[in-house]
Amino acid sequence: MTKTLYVGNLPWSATKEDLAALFAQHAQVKSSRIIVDRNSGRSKGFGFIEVDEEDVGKIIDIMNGKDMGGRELIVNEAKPRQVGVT
DNA sequence: GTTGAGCGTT
Repeated sequence: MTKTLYVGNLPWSATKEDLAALFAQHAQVKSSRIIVDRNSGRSKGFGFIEVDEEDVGKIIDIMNGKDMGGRELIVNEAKPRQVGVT
């Protein structure tokens, strides 16, 4: 099972590969996704990443507040994207 | 060629 993580405070130059590489060092990264402005194509400065459920708790503890390009990363569990329709 | 709070495109 995988869980989605919210990653914020990213540098403008950060890519999904950068997140995947950083997170893959301490967790099993299933996939990563940087949120880029769909109107301009520029990075919004944050993204999401999917890691193994057993690594979610520790990857947050490790990567949250970590320095990336001079900025402090923000790692947290992401909100569900499509839920609530019952 | 810029910018900086927050939760994602189908």
